[in-house]
Amino acid sequence: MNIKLNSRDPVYIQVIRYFKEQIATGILEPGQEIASRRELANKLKINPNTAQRAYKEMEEQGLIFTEGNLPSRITKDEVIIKHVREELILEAVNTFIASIQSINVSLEEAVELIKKNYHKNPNEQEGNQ
Amino acid sequence: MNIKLNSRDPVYIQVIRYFKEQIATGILEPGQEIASRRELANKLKINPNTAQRAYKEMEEQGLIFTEGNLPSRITKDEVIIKHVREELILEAVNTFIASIQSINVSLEEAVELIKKNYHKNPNEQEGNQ
DNA sequence: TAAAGTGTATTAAGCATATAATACACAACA
DNA sequence: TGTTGTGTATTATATGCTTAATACACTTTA
Repeated sequence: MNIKLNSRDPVYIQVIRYFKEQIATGILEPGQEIASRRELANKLKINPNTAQRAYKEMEEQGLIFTEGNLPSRITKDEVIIKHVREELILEAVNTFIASIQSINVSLEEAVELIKKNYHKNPNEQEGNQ
Repeated sequence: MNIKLNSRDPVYIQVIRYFKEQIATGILEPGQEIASRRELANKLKINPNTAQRAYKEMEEQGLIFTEGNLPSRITKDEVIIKHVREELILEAVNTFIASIQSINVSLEEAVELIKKNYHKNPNEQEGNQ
């Protein structure tokens, strides 16, 4: 469970994003059981209600499903899973392009920056006001 | 005044970011007068207190300064101005890299995506849940 | 001089988020 | 059979952000 919570964004949003990443990379497999609400809350030191809110929303989005009162599981719908990855990529690309265009960074400059920083250890990186 | 406010982030944060972009691109020049709190609030249809909060924070960060009760002005400190642009770029790059690495997108794939989407009309783009 | 426009400050209310503390029905299991 | 662990739900409280409504001191200007 390698998730860092920031204090900017709503916690339940960050939890959902974390699961989307795990699903997109295949770390969480179709049909796989996930932590219960209480278990997740314990691990992340968050409130069980917040965990419940995240799971409820993921259920509404079809990312997970629940049968009876068994622990929830990752969807088996491959279409949804594929869509999750594409959605995350598209969002990242669009956000990045909007950011650099707003300050007149050229395509060449942007590509150079990505190449230069891609292999850096994140701990060496600065930024994020 | 070309600023779109979303409902995700705090308004005063978005206002600060907007001014940083204007400063970074040189659209707002050193020493230039900016809209008064009330004027800005009117233009953006936000509360004067929110405008005041944004300006106060920008003043604390050295981005603007105020003499007497004249309209505030953009800082004349070129070091700060240069730093603003670098900060925005670094933040965009680091955020993007973190996002794509979290879903195992390769450097090559990432560069391709940037190249493919850079010249697209933003209105054609999708995403942003 | 009076009006209008500055920056600055205070108080109150509403909303979303997060936490806290419970509660209940159900199923597995020791 | 009772305990434990599921999902699910409700009520209350606190905090941050936003809006609203004022207020005051100071300049400029008509």
